[in-house]
Amino acid sequence: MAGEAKARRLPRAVRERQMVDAAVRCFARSGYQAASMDEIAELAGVSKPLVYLYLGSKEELFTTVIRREAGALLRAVAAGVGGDGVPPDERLWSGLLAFFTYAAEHQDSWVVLSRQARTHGEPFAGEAARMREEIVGFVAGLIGEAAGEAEVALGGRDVEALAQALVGSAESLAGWANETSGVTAKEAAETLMNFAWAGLGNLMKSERWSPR
Amino acid sequence: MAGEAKARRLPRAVRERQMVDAAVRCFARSGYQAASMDEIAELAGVSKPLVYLYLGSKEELFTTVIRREAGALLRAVAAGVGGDGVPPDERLWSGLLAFFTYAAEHQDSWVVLSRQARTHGEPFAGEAARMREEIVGFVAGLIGEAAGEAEVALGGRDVEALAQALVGSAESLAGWANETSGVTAKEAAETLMNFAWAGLGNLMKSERWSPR
Amino acid sequence: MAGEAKARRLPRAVRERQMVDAAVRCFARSGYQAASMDEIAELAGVSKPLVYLYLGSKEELFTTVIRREAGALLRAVAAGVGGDGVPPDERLWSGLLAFFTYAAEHQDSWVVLSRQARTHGEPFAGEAARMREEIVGFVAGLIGEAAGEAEVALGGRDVEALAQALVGSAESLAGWANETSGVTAKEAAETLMNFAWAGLGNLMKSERWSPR
Amino acid sequence: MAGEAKARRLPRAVRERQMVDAAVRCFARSGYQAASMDEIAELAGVSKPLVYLYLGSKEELFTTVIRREAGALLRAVAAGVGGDGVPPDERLWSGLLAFFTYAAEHQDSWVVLSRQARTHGEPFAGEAARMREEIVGFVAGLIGEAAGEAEVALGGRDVEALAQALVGSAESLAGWANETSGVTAKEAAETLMNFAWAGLGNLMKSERWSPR
DNA sequence: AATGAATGAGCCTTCATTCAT
DNA sequence: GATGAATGAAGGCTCATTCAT
Repeated sequence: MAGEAKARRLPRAVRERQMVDAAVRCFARSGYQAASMDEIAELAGVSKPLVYLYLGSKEELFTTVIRREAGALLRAVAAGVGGDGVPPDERLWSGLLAFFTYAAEHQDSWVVLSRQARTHGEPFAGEAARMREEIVGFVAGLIGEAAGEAEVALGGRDVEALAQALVGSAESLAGWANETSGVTAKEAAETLMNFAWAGLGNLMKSERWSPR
Repeated sequence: MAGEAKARRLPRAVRERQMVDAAVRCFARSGYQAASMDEIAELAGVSKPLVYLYLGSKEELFTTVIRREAGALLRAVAAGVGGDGVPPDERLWSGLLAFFTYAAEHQDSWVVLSRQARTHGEPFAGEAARMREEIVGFVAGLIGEAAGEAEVALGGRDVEALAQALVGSAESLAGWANETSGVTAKEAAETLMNFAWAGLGNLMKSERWSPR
Repeated sequence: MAGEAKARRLPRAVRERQMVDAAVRCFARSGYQAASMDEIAELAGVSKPLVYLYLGSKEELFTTVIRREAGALLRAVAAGVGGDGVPPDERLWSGLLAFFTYAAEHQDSWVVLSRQARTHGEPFAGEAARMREEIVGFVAGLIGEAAGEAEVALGGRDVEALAQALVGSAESLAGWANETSGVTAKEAAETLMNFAWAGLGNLMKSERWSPR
Repeated sequence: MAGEAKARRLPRAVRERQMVDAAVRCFARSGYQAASMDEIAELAGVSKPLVYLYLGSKEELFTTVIRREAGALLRAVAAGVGGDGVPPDERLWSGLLAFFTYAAEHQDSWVVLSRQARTHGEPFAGEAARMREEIVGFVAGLIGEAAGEAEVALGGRDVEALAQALVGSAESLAGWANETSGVTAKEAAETLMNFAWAGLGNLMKSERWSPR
């Protein structure tokens, strides 16, 4: 009578996790539209109505996915950046390391956050933008801090623009590292520190490059 | 009597342009899947069968769009980068300026190339990747050239990684500039030159940042 | 209260039968191309997606129809032809009777097998050809057997040709009987036995017709 | 200025023939529905509107095709059957020979008449039925004549049924001969004469087969 | 807690057919 | 005599979503 391999009647929290895990994978592989609820339910090992019962709708499910993964990424980066009492370059370094590590160890999650969520309109793009802004905020904080220490005057928009540039290069390197065999998170972080911090270091000494 | 007298019976080349223009707009706004052929035909001011007659299928249409827009962007950037006889930092500067100008003046095109094409699987992602690699190649060439002049030894993978970082920051800044009112292409290019070239400048002096 | 209370939520097997039944009717009346899936679904009393869910595609559905009906016809004829120990003319007679009875009682099925399946290209024609070859094989077997008993030498190709002729006349008579009121299966079978067996009988006596 | 390979400005009759020829081929290969007007126009080497200008509509075109080919087949068979003063078996022989020869030499025509026209509903089936009835009429006439000579009483329905059987076996043998390499029209006609006339001969001698 | 059965709505695609030159 | 340009209409297929158990 018993003995069925498939575990049934699991507690709701466990089932939900399975479903959201499956959804992350499917959305990462196929994209929001191409991923079907059938596919997700099958990968989660449950029937489709159960997905609807627990997660609402496809849109709600994707939103749930984005929120959960964004939270995980933010927590990882925040832990890497650490708190006060540490010089900003050290904190940037460990933040980048945490970021590249997350992107490498949770590739589906990273694909969903960096591509799918930003490409499929509202409300997903907004959700992803909110997360990205938090990360840009971290970086902007560090840049502002460093500028303060170096007693260099940087406008808010300048800081914002530099943070956008740094975050963009991190995103690009993360994708490249994930697609290129043999590139570790540490190497990616080192490249970016060399590229960015050294450049920022010059900025701090008011050595600016200018056209002509 | 005159006015918008809905021009009919246009030559094929004109109609095709109208359709591809409409497709660029629709794919940029809605993405590949969400954009409907009805929508595109209506925006182009023709019936759906004509779109199929001239452009084949939705997939072929999207491919055509990507190729056309990628070609335009590449030509713009290549013209900006220019030829030999000019120092690499000058060439990077004018290349970036051309790039940010293109991204600002053809926002739909840029959205299609930077987001939609990369997010909707093969064969589109491959098409977009090919274009991006050309741009990365431009940048890598400039970095390699600069390293040569400064007599600094940089491994191929280092150059590639730095180019990926620089291109990523350009992409990020382009998106930010397009979403943020009052940021011009020139400002974006200046920010990036400060961020990147100054950093690269230090690298050329072998002043590397290292962990701990 | 009772009456045609549109039965809903039927088990899959029942629904599938209803659909295939409806498909037989539609394909017989309109042909493969002209029959629409909407039409079939409506006649089956279900929605179109259910047809696709259970039967796959129009092509698969038509193949399913052909296979099911061919199987039924073959079983009927095989039962009629019977086994050894009975003289070949008796077996031909009861086989023909079974055939004309089937064609009269399942006219849609017969139309699908004899016309639609053979007229709409591969893979349907092949499926129908396979069935027809089995029937031709039955007949060829009987003819060969009779030739053996009569100690007449008939080449394999002669037997095949005679079987083709006999099967063709049966097909023709079946169509004519179905279109002509008052012609029973028994009469059709008698006509054919008179036409064919008597002629074959002469052949057994080596009385061949020859020109001039 | 001149010199274009494609002959243009042909007289209407020639153009029409080209189109109907092309239509015969297309309808034979693809069937009525699957054959497209584009395909036919292209094979005829003209533009689509010209087909409509000359032949009306797809339905009219198919009807034209059936009528033209049916006429050709009937003329061939009628010429074969010949007139009075010749014994009925000789006339059947030469009629069958003419028929098998036509079917072998105009295979597309034969496919259209025997399959496509009969399978695609009204008004085509009626057109094809009319032609077939004429052929059945020829055969019925010969059978009736032979019965008269032999002073055997055959009911009208019996004659009709026998004619249907004979025509069906001819159709079947024609298809088989066309698909089987090495079977000539003469061989097919001989097989059928042996199969049919010998049997009918017995009938003439009032030797009937009966069950049990 | 969980699912088999079922559908409304929409999209891609094709084709016969016509218009204006 | 002949055609490039253009479309209304319809059909195959899929998918998110719900009902009844």
